[in-house]
Amino acid sequence: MLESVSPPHLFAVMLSRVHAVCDALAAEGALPAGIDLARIVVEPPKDASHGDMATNAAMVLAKEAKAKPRDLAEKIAEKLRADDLVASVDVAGPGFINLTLHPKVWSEALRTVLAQGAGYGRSSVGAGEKVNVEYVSANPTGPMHVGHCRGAVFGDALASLLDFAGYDVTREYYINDAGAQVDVLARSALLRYREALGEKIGEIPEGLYPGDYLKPVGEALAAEHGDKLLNQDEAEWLPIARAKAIAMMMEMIRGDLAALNITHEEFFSERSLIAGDTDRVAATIDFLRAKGDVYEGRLPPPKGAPIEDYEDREQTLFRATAYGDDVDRPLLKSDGSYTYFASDIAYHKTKFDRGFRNMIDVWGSDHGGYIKRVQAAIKAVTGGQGALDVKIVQLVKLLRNGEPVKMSKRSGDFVTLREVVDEVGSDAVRFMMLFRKNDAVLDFDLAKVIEQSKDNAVFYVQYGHARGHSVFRNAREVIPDLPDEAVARAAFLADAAVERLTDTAELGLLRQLALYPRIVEAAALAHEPHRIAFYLYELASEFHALWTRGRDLPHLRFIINNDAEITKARLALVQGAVSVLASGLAVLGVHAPDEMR
RNA sequence: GCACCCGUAGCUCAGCUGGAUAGAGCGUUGCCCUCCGAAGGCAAAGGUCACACGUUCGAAUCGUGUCGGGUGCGCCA
Repeated sequence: MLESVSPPHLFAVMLSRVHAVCDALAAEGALPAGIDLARIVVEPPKDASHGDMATNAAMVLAKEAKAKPRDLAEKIAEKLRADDLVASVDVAGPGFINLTLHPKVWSEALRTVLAQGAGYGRSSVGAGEKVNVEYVSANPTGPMHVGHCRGAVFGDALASLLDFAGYDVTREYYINDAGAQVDVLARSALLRYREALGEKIGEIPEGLYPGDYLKPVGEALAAEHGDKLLNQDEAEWLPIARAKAIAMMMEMIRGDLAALNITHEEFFSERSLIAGDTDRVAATIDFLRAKGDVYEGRLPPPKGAPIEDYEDREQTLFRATAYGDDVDRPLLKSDGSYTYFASDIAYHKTKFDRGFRNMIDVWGSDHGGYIKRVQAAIKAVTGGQGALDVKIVQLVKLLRNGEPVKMSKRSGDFVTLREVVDEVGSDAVRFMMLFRKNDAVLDFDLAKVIEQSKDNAVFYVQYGHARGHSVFRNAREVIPDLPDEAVARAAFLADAAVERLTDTAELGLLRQLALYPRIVEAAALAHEPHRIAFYLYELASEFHALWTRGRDLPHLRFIINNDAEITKARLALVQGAVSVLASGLAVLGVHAPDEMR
């Protein structure tokens, strides 16, 4: 069994104790030796009245132990009663073992939150393993538009989450700078170059990029090359214009991403696969051919929409069907150049060659049909050693007060990511993009996400954090030397009499805080950052509920003027809540403001 | 035709990888501010988890099939 390196959280601790009990029972002969304990879980019970934790151990083991679940549960329960963390144990339903923990466990849990601060919740399940997260990878032919931003935010948050869970994460952007569309970009840029030299260019011809964002590229080319390019053949000027345009587009895209608080460590150029002295695409195809995974053959015509000028011909195919795909896939176009897929195989091979066994790609939903072939290729190219998880992000429907935001069909006139971020802020964009499972369609209402009400989850969670700080500001009347800075404040509160926190709403908040590390691990393993967002919403809800109780029941207020001890204990609880809210928001890349204005 | 994703309260969605009586927000109904913690809180009503078989102690969750919605289907990226 793997032992976690980081200080194990409560549920992990209890799980290992249940394991120990089972080992003891096995030693006594009450369980078969070497029985598989892997399916045992310790989780919060659905109904809080059942206790603090529940385990399914007896039900999972009953069959192999040839015992009735409830009988076995009694045996396990008997031993768990001796555990010093446990106040009481009972067996319920079909064989659940319900545990009520000793109250000191919760005080101890809060002290842990304070002591670990920003590190609380950090996990080592990743065990330092390298993982490559590739996201955005938008074509360098223009600014980012709204369609890109969900994948961008999702990938970024997933990368942060994996980092927090102990993986060695690389955030990567694949620049599609080798296809026909960057040649179109180059021609579009040349037109702007001629414009910059004073020529009247009129309407942008069909098939070229019309956007004004290419004007600076034209001006830069004019400044660098004067009118020299005008007399050159396309073969000469195109690579120059293309390189300049791509560089400037990537600069713009980086700026757009920065506005969303997104950065990548690695920008990998598709062109670099074939540009150097070795053609890595050719090398990859040779590699596969040597394994017998590439052959010349014919493909049956596709069954979907009929293709104009379909030509049945022999082509170079990757044997994807040998690795789980539905049909074999072409590697060369009819003009002899590589298909995008061929480059993609080579690209993913470089990830493996760079030491990544774990790869995650974030794609838009329109690329869903592409998953199997890339996974097949990775199996082939890594000998089954590399694993790719593809996360599909669904469409975002952009709304304003429930009405769809109209987007013009005319290319070049789309809603840019920058416009949306400028209007509602990166926090609202990021949180709302993550407040939904990635594979579900998402409505994004520009009016609602800046509303300051409970309808708006971003506000609700951030407000929780701000309210906490409002308590600290007001608390100085009772505790004048409460430090302003988080670490100092947590240290100051570390010796608070937290065992005095006994109200059900207080305990509810404590339980919620204790849950955080478990949520982080589960979210990281499932590659689902939205779980953090939902957890934070629940945590904020617990905190707001506790706050409001103080209105009806003044003795439950955080600040009690004539009792510095209980005030300090409650401030410790608030500090715990604030700390975890800040931590979770940081994982999502959303600011945790000290006050809402 | 095939592949993948989705189908849970009137609406928008969670459901911790198979657990107990399926949850939350909005909306509806009813409460809680003469002042100090209402950008909030409490409570009620609301369900054939699309449907049918199957797997097992146990299924919204896994398998098969059907229906409905979305996406994609040599030489675009």
